[in-house]
Amino acid sequence: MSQLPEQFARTSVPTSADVAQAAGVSRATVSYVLNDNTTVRISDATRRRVRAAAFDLGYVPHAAARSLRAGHSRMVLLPATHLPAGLLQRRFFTDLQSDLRRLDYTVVQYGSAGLDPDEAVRAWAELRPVAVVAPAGVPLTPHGIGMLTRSGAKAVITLGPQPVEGAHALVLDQREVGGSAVRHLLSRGRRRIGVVMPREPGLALFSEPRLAGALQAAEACAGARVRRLPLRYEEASAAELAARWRTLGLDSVFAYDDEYAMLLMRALQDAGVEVPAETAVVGAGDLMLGRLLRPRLSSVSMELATAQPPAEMIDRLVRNPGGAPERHDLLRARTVARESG
Amino acid sequence: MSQLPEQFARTSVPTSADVAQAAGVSRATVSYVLNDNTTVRISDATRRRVRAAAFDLGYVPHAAARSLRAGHSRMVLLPATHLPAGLLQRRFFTDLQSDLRRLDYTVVQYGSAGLDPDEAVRAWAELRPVAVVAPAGVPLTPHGIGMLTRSGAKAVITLGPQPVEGAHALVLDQREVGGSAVRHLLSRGRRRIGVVMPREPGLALFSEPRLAGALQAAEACAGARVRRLPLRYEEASAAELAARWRTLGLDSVFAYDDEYAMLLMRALQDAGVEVPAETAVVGAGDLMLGRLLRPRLSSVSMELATAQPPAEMIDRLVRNPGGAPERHDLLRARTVARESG
DNA sequence: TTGAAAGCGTTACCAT
DNA sequence: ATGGTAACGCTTTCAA
Repeated sequence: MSQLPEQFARTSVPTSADVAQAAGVSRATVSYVLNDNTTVRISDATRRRVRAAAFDLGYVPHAAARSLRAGHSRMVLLPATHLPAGLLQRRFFTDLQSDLRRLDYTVVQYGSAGLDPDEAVRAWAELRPVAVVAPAGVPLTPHGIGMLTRSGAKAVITLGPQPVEGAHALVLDQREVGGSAVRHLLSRGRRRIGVVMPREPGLALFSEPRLAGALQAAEACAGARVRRLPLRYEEASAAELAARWRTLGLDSVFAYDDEYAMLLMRALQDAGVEVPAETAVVGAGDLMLGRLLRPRLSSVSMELATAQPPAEMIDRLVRNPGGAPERHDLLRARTVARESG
Repeated sequence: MSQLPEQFARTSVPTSADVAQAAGVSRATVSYVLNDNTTVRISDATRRRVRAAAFDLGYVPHAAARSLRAGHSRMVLLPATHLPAGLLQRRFFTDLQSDLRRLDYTVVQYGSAGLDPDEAVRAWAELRPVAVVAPAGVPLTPHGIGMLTRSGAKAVITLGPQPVEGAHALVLDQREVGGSAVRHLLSRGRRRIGVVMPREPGLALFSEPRLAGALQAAEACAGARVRRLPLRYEEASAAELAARWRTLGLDSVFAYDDEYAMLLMRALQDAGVEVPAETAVVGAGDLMLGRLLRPRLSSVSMELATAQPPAEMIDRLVRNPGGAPERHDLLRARTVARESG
């Protein structure tokens, strides 16, 4: 049964018809056997013949043909950003991916770098995904959500600092990060607080909400002042800021994240500004690296708290579409006090 | 022309047949117009009618149906690893993605976390990609390559420390990294060289070749000795290693990468071992962070040198399949001397 | 227990 | 210049 009836079969990709011919049965029987269809009885001998033929030919079903026939796919699309994903987001995606696989979805990341918003959404829609999970930084508009929905997506979900009208939202509210840092600094008696704002494009998506949270937290305390400090991720930029530090009259700084904090803290120390005596420094992300500095870096630790695992939420929304947009806050922030402030 | 002829059309995903009906033409004409087919003449009035109908209905072509009909896709599949991708690899993928898009390929990342090698390859083959670019860490065997080829992949390319039999290879030869670091240390008169080996699973793929390169470089120098130093990415593990440092009799260490180098250097300093006087430390990756340490971290700087852009290579292999496996070395390593060694 | 046939959305060929 | 029709690979209903 492992002979090739036609030489031609070797040159082209084997189809279920080839398997049927090799096994001496009909295409329907092949489908029944390979999909373990239980509504129909097939003899064990036939089953074995079909499986052997499929194996011999190296037959692999054609996903596009299958989902075309089925009228729907089980593809969950994750449009990828050009933004450097943080550790937190990478872990989130890794977990989401394996959880969704367990629920029998196919997870596909689709890079949209260099497409304008309309082209991008159109490209996603062509793939007819059953659900779309769009991280911050992808250009998803209410119009785009409509296009995805009309092309069959049962659930469109945003993941990021703020929801988008018409889609479900897994909200990572960055305001909590700035808020936690500032409340921590206030509790330590600091009042004139700088907030580092990365000049790198794209990060504004995160830094602006962090600043907003910082401002909001400062309002709770009379006499507290918050000031923006634009900074490029370069030694020269940090040195320049440190050189005029004393003219700013600040007693503390929330440095956007641990990497900017390291950069700034080093520049401050080099400029003779004592940390934390003269200026307290707080980062965010709680990287291992911050613990290796002297003084050890205080940092806002973030984690994702999910009542229901995101994969299950997606599955639920897919099975039961059309409900009102859901919104879930995932980000929990907590400042870990170390030596720098 | 924006009226809906049937209410039914609103509830389901519009097809080219719906567009044809709305525009009062045949499906063929719709296809001609929307694909700008030049071999056939269509009146401008008809063209406008068709386009307007497509727009009104929100028609988006169905990629699966299209590639089923065409008999081939233009999908380039990038199986994703569970491994944390380095900066270098992320940049590589970002560039590859936009370059391939310019050549009109669709790039899809497919997460295979939690699948065994056979399942994974089968899942990839079901998608009928025209090319597969497999980074290190995905379980691609010669058998898997055969399965992909038989299911229509015109090019299978590995990206990583070593080639796989039967596939084209973009080789990132990590031996050069260890070699460059050790040659640097030797030139500074160091002879008893430790090499940090991360205990984290998965990193062995990179650390073992780096060690091999280090050993090879040391052979060129009589009296040079190289010793493995297993280390977990944790402060406790580094402290333990630092505590027994002097019993090891080493005068220098290549610390796998900048992060492990920072961890170890801090632990050494805390244990009273002077850097670089007593022990020289070299990292790899040339991260900004290393420049912020005191002493500033010496590091192996890596870059990808490509004679032909990888996207063009893939395009060439796809258009002209069946050639002998190609192999290209991409990684160039060069040690940047700073203060730590 | 098995086979024939229809149909998913597209495009290419051959008529009109 | 435009329209009918067949075919891509697969699943499923119905009939034998």
